[in-house]
Amino acid sequence: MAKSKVVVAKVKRAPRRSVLSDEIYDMIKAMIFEHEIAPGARVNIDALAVELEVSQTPVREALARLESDGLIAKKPLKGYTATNLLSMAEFNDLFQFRLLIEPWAAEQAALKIDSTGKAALKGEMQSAKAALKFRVDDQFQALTEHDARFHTLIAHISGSNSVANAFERTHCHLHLFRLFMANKLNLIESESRTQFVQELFEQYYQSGSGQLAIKEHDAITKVILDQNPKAARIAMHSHIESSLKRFSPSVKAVNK
Amino acid sequence: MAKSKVVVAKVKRAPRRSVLSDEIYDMIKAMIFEHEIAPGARVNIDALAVELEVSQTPVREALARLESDGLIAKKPLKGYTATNLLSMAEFNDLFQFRLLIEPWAAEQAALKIDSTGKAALKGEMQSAKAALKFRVDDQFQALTEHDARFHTLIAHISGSNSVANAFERTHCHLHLFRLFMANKLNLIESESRTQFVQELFEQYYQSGSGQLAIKEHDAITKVILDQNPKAARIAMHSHIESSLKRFSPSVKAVNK
DNA sequence: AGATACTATTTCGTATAGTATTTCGAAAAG
DNA sequence: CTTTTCGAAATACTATACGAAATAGTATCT
Repeated sequence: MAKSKVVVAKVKRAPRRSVLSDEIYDMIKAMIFEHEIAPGARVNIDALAVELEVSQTPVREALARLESDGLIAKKPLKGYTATNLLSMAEFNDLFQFRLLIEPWAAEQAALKIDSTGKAALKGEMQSAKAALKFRVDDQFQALTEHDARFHTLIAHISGSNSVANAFERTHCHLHLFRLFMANKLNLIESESRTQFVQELFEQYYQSGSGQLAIKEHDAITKVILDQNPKAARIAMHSHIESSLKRFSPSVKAVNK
Repeated sequence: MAKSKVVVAKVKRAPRRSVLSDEIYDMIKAMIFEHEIAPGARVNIDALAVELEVSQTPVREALARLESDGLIAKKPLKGYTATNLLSMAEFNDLFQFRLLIEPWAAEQAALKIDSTGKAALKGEMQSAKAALKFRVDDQFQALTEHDARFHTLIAHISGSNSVANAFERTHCHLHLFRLFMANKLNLIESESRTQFVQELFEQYYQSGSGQLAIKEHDAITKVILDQNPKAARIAMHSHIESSLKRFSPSVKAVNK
């Protein structure tokens, strides 16, 4: 009798595919991504451990890494808090940095790309077009994720680990998505601002910013596949600048 | 009476400057820096906790952060290992990255520096000259630390957090120092290579590479203080290239 | 000899207890 | 009525012991 119980317990126990603390890391990051942990909110280790149904140990490790990523801030003896949304200055700074490294990465990618890289790039652009078929909300998330993968991919194709790491650690897409979510949440909460925020909302989607971004990705992809470094650099530069312009209103709205 | 007691208690109460896990983080980093944890060596949490006379909890947090920093690698269910010394390719890649961001940082620093920044820069150059008075071994460490502070300082004066963070996370000075230490340890261990390594050793010190580096820092400092952006960019660029040349033989020796 | 089973080691996670520090509200003082 | 002081609860941090799971090495059996 006791034996069968043990067996049940063993079957029930999921065959771990990876280390728990890594999964927890991803989960917490996702929670930040989706505002389940709001910007600036305090993060109670105890509560989080209970919620995720694990002990504190993996949560602590995950939070330590997230702090290193700049996604969570730690104040000694006071606890962890999710970082705030990007201020206008931080936003500009972030894009300035991207302008510094990404055009270079695109240039290098055009120089060094091989057949594997070409296939990956084509594949990513395929998936982007699928994303455009989604409804508004999901579309934004899908496009954001495509965007993240696209830029990361180019950084890797550039062959420079330093650049790829530096780019990934900006977590720029996470920050941008949070800004969008903040806008959306404002829309729900305060009726007074409905008009304005709705405007932003419409502006972004109905004006086809998504399509535009993908068009720019297409252009970048084309010149990289053609192995035209100079054109790749220029295309990436203008894409980031246009992306900056697309997001600026959202940032302003949130920081108003 | 009660009052005086309270006062005493308050005075006695040491407002802990940090938490244990932060100190442990620094300690482990220092151990990597000084080859107390050799490149590629396995890191046993248990043993480390015993050695540092703390429990596993803070050690785990520290290692999680160090992994995020790229100073320690983690293999699920196999444990942590210190990262290897830079390969030639990684070394070149690292300096390529520095060439990408640091000249820009110097340019911005020249544009934006204020009186506080000027004072800090002057102060740092003062301390550099003091470092030259040390004996060979200590001198290298002192110079490395000065170099780290100098470049970090300029990154911060540039006003760009993204760039400053990206630079700091390369941990380039730690990597360079480890390369040097590896050479030195080789020198002690294998007599067969003494000739060659000794040569490198002499070359670096007796040829006054330290003085040269500081001269270049001086040049950079001068043009930044003069608020001459273009000159700052150029000076930083050539400094990094000359630094690359200075270190190249060491990297080759280690990777031979 | 080669496959299998056992054992030892190590990593990873849990549970829990205890200390240190902050927070917050109420009582006391001004 | 405002400010200060005090104390209790909440929370962060550390220590410790144990157990489950995977890896690696060794022995056993066919």
